[in-house]
Amino acid sequence: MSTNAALAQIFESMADVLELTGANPFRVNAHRRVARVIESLAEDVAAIVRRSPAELTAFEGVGEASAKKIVEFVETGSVAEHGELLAQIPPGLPQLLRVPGLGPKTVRMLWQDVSIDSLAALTAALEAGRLDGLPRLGPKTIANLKESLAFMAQSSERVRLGQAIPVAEAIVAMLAALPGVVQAAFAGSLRRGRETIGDLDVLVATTNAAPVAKAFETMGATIDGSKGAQESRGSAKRGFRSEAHGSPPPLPKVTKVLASGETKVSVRLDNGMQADLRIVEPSAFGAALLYFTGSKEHNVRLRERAIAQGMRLNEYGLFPDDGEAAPQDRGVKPVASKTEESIYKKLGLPWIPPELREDRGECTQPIPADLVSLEDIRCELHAHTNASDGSMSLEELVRAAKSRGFHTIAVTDHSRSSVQANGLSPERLIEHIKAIRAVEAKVGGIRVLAGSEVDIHADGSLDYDDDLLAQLDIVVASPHASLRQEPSKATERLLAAVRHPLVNIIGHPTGRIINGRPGLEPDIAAIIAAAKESNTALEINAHHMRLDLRDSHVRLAVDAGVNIAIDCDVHAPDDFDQLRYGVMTARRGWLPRSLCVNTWDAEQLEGWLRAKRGASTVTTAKPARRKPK
DNA sequence: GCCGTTTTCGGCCCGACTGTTTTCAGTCG
Repeated sequence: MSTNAALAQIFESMADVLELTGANPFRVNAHRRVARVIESLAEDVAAIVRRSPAELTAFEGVGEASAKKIVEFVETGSVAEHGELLAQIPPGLPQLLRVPGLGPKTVRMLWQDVSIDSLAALTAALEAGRLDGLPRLGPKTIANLKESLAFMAQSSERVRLGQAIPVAEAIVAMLAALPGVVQAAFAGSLRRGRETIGDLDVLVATTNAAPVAKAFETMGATIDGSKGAQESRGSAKRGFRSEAHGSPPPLPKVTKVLASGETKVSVRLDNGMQADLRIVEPSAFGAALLYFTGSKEHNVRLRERAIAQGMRLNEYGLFPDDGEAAPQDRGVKPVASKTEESIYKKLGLPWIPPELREDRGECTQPIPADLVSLEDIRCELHAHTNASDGSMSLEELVRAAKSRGFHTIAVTDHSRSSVQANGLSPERLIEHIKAIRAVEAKVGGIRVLAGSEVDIHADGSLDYDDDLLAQLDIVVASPHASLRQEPSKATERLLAAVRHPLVNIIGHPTGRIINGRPGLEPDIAAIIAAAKESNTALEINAHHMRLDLRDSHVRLAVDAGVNIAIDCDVHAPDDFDQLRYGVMTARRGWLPRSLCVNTWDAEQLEGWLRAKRGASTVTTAKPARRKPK
């Protein structure tokens, strides 16, 4: 685990103990906030401490006391106060806070009054009926707790972005098709493009809430016939560049209604996710969308800003602050509420793209005016054919790329060491290059770059000789094996590849699989510095299982002015649709169009590729290229 | 514990829903 992750966990743990021992809730929150700050740091916190410990308190939410603990951790590997806190409670107690429906007050009561100090003890006590009759633990709460424990036992981790968005879109489409629905959208971390999602947040604007709530509770099963649900499914999945590939996911089924009020419904779905619906008046849609998109920290920033300007912000709008609560219930007219833009404007801010709303400076620093967007992407530089482990023939791949409107597609099949992926021997690669030239001429209207996704060996060497690499138009170098290397070795390995004169892009630099494997943990700052120096691009692999580079690393690379490639690592036709996840990750890293090589026109792209290889041994004559259309 | 365009002390975002209790505490987002 990285230093940042370990330290963030310690602050979270301290917050848990403080909460369970009844400390000042603001002190508890202060610890949680420091944990979040550390977790979202792009740079290794140890590096900051080594450079200048005083920098720590420059981060909002980190004060003198926390800075001291951070330094202590970097120097000694632990925080003494953490140990002292842990000694005050049974080790199993914090786990109880993770049980849905159990909060600090109840856990504390269970611990002190009936000696329940672990999940196992809670389970046993529930089964034995020992909790019956305790204050505020009526039969319904008892039943809910049993259900929560059962759910915890079989539920898994957070859901990946690419799994959640199609489901959310199906639900939104179903709701949007209901009569009287003015607007429907998903919000929350899904809209912010986080790599994993805790639950789905859906928002609907209507003046007739009851049927919407009902439809949500049943996922459209009660809609007249199945008209609404069926019709909506056709438009549920919006394919990239207006082409829907594959079939849209069916609507999930509801396994339990967790809460059902006039404006709020929560359900558990058969895919294990929880989905929350909020229903608002059309006039408050913007305020509600802003509120439910979050993040929580971003919202707090906005509210503080509102207060400083004599206003009050809630999910119903931005109101003049008259000192009384709930202005919306007293007929107070909002200053702004209908759109997000209007609210930001009244707060003196530009509209902030959802991906940036993480309290990482978006309210105080200038946002890139040319933040990269899906429409900006004009080429794909990492794609496989059935020559290695792709499903498409060379021609099918090129035609698929052309149909997406790309000016260039790079064919980058695996190199020889990726035996499991049918990597190409040098001889096969030479034949492949010829085939690529032939298909480019045959299909026409799109540039086809002859490339390779070359394995970076554990020692940093590449899988083909330089003479062969020099015959290619583009080289993507990626780590595939030895992904549990020591960080120092991983750093050396990647640095060697970054600095190699024939490498244009480092593919999925860490090799991580979200919810699968952690991948390499190199000194990312060193990689970024070398990439800048060598004019090598770092990839955001857009596949939702990878998203590698991750958002925080992208931000660091952007700050250093490093070029970024957003690529789908295409193996099958549908993989082009992964692009949106890569773009969301890029936006979370504040990537401007100018630093994204996929947004460049063909001339600029090829100029960059040539510049990188100009000093190399490239001597092979290449067939003349058409000008881009 | 953190923070300051009235503040180095005294605040710290705001509301919905549930279950229990009978006016509200606790949890959640």
